[in-house]
Amino acid sequence: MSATSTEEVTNILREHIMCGQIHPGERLQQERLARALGVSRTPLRTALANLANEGLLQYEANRGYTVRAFDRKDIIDGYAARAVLEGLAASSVATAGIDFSTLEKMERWLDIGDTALAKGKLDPKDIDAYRRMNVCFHDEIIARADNRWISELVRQTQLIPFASNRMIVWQDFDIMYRTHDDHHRILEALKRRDPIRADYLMREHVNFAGEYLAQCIETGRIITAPDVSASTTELVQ
Amino acid sequence: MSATSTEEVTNILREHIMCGQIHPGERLQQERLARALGVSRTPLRTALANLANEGLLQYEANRGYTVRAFDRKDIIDGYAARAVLEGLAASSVATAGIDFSTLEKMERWLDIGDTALAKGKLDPKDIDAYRRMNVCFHDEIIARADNRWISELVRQTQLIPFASNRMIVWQDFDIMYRTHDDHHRILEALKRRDPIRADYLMREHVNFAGEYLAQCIETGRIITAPDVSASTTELVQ
DNA sequence: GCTCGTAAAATTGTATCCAAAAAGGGTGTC
DNA sequence: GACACCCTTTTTGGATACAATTTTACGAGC
Repeated sequence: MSATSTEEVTNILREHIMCGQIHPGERLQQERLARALGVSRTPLRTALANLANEGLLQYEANRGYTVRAFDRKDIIDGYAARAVLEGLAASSVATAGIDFSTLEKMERWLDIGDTALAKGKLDPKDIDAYRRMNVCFHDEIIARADNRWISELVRQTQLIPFASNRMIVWQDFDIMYRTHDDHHRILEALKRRDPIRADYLMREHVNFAGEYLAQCIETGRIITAPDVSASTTELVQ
Repeated sequence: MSATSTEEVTNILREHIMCGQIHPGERLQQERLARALGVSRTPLRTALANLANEGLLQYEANRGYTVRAFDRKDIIDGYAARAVLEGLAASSVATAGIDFSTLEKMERWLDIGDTALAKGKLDPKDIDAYRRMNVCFHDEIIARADNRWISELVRQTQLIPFASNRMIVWQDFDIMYRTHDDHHRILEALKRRDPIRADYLMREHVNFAGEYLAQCIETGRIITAPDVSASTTELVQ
């Protein structure tokens, strides 16, 4: 793929920030960063502007960009917003109904979690498969809701370093068990075309994840997915 | 205020697009636009990138920026997303409780609508005051919810040309009457600290506005606020 | 010793210039 | 006459140069 430098730089920087390789509060000096990335300041500045618009960076006129810091409240609040949006998505899908092939696909996804949990303990490679499955499950519902605002707004709430379901790994068997049971119930509600139940199940599901995550962060029990944090070069010395 | 050219250009262009002075689908040629605005292409390009991130423009690599077109579904969907977010805001405020001075302030705002509606017909200058009051009312609840995601995400859903409550003028007495009754009920729910009622009242209030607006657009009954569309110079010839 | 002011250095914002890609036009061929 | 190909023009992306603002450092004054 031959994208523009701006896009490349945007993606690289986003990943670095999401993985915490550039620390919150840190100032991003343009010339230094541009040199480190092997581009001029022009595409870098566009990339910085993009990331500031996404909420990952903070911008102050004539004072440059700094990495935004997220505290416990930000994470809880983000999940709260995401909860109502994904609840709306689930409720929309339940109302519209879900076609058979999609249903079958999602049931196969749930099987992944079932077999992993059937072992009675958490296998590392199962965990990663579960994480990817979880992302697919949520994304599928959001996509089926067919509301571009939901997709876009949920995407934004995921742009918190260490706080995305794309990165976080469930380490606690009981939590994963409970969470996966939610998945089953949500799909059941979609199947039965029960928008109210789909809504409150999804809301609770997401809110619970937020609470759990915030707790994990406070106790320092955070593990990120290996394939996300990998393949990144060092930018700051 | 001596902001940067980039910020000025961003604001000017946003206003032009929101007011429909630059038509959907229209391509924004950088050099021409830069000349029209009296700046070089550099700040203009940053401004375009910002607006694309906000969702007002569409960007394609090496092919430039075009004004995004919004159809009926986009508007309904945007209001649906905004509805659950503002519902969450209202519910949060109801849960946390609302202090006396804020309550008093909001009740004074509602008086504005009451006196306007007491006349039994819609006076043009009352309408504008009502529009501003309505914005304040919603913004206040969002601000009191103290969740930066809600503020930011709701702001984004407002970025649809001709579809923001900041621009739209209620022309129908009955609609305004019903809408303002919602305001009273919502404030009552906040006062009584009833988050569930606050939530569903606000959701219905916003969803209804979306439905009504979409209907108005289809029948061509759209009037924008005078102070928003004014004070803008022509950019395209 | 501290504060304030001023000047130098560093950093960001803007303008201009060059390169690359896309759009437009014309000619040739089938 | 229609389509394809190539060349020119236009437009966008990126690099560099310059201007404006902020930060920092130093010294005078209290």
